[in-house]
Amino acid sequence: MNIYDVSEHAHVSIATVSRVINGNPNVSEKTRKRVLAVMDELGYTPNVFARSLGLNTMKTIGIMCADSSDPWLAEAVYFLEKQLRSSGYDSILCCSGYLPETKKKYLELLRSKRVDAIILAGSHYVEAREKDNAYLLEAAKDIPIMLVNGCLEGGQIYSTVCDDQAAVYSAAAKLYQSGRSALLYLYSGTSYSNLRKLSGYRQATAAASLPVRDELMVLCSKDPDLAMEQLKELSDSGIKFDSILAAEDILAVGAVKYANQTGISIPEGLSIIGYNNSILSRCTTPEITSVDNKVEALCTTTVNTLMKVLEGGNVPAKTTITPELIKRGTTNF
Amino acid sequence: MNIYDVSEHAHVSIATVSRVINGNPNVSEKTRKRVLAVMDELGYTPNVFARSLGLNTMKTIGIMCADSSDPWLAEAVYFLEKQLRSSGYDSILCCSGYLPETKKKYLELLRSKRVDAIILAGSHYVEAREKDNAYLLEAAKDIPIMLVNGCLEGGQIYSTVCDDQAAVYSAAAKLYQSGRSALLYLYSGTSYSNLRKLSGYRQATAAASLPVRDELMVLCSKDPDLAMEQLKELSDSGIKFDSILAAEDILAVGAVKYANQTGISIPEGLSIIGYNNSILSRCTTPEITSVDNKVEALCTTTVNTLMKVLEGGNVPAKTTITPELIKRGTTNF
DNA sequence: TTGTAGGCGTTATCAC
DNA sequence: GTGATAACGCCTACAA
Repeated sequence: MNIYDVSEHAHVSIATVSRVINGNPNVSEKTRKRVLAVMDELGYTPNVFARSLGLNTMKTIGIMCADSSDPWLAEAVYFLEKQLRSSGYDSILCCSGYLPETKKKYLELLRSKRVDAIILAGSHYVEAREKDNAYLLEAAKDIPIMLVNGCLEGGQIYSTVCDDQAAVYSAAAKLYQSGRSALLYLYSGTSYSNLRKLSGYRQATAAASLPVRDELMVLCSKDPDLAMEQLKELSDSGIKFDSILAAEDILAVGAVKYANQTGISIPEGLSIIGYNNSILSRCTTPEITSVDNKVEALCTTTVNTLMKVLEGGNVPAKTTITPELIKRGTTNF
Repeated sequence: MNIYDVSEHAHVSIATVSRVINGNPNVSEKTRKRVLAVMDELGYTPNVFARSLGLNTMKTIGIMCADSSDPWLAEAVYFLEKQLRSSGYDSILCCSGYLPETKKKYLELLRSKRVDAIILAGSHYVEAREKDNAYLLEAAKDIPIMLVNGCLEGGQIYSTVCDDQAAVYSAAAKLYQSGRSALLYLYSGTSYSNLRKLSGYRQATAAASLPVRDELMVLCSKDPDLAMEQLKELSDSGIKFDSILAAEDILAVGAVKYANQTGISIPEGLSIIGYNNSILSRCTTPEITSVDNKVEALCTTTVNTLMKVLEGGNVPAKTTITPELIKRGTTNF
């Protein structure tokens, strides 16, 4: 069942069938109808492989993320796929894990599939050391590379980021303004995004004329129970804190559990702010005040930018989205 | 940069280059090395489009799910993609939503991309009315259709399911054995899987010589707060219950919130069991006893079965995985 | 408005 | 072991 079968049955040439398929206006209404009828009758579908070969594109975008089961990344993948599909593109998903070697390997793999562009979702793709990002710059020579919540400069690289630093700064400032003075900062990694957040915490602390103390910046487990235990140990070791700002909701969940288990009242005895405004922030009692970093807006913007790039339009290399603090029961402002 | 360039530089025919690419043994070691060297030097990568055209396959599987941001489905997509990739297949993701028309539309769309098979993740693809599944049977005439946690009989349809009915039965039975007599069942939909679960609840209740009461089977919102409000209303309206079995963890979270807000002790005043053993079950205080329905095993099995099918092997049309009850703080057994 | 023919880059079937 | 050559199914000048 191919274009020749259709052309025979409709008594036209394959060129005419092709024109009908592609909506070329140079076909008489009568012919078009006949061809369409035959295609319908025969249940004909154009062969995408042949089409791809001729056009040298499959209208497919590669979506890479470290782990699509991570709640934030799962949402990102969802919105990206949705937006891409509504723009007429398919999505090839590729979970690369967190290791630099596998990231690189999978990027090459996607490239070898001749996708039209690659979207890197999440802040795990920009490494601190410049040379570790060289492979991205190299790939961007051939196809557009889109970063979702990561930032890198280079040829065809386009970044859409949420201003994490400003968000953390503002959240920390709010806690200080509400009378807190010992703000514990919990984080879980050292990606670009994490470093920016940490920097926001430092700046807000300094701006509040408070000392930036190393023991108040804690690398914390992403398991709520382990996080809780860690906080107990911290407290037992004599470190005092009256508020917690977490780089991810899951860490804030650990903080709520810590307070609940040790009988500390929230928010009076301990104020807590999470990050991502995920479903996790609404599963605890009380619910967690959290920074919404606008996954949907990030993803929609990324795809829209990409579409402009693919159309040959001129677009900015970096777009910044403003996050928003969602107030719930773990803060008293 | 194509096979002709390589053949020229290596002073061989394109046939030989092709043989080298495909690991055909009928090439002398000397020639193979020379060709490989040239390919490396030229940075040659075979064109997948041309290859697909010739072989009539792209080694790509379509993964459909209703909503890849749903935690359970997100995990499923993750494990499926991982396992497929390790088997040498790409994954085209397609989020179909929950509406029958769009599910059908997207399945057709995937088919038109000539994927080698389609995996339907989640229990939302098998409708109660037989005629609503006709399109799946139709599609299964052309390519293998794999159901993850759904069950349907027909040509090339292969189902891998977790025995939800038995799991719910066993969980309910445990609650009754521990002395509970008014078990409220919360569910959130009427998919195949949901109906099976409900049936498990009914059976366990009957087996415990208790009346199966309609007012104790409640269709519940997936928002934890709305669920909590619903439970309050239920209680206010005079309905008594001493335990809750939820068809999804998120509903159980609502139950925990309800107890916490109304001062009911857990598990003494109210025992709660969730379903899915998701991260949500570990975010509340106390943590939620939950049924683990083995997403990873489900997905790995599905892909392994698919690989056998694609190799032409003989495989069972249905595989059942046994779930497991993970005991935590919301039950006292 | 329609048809013809060449090209896209492989794989596979023959010969040699 | 190697090479020529015909598919694979479509798109697109160019011709008519």
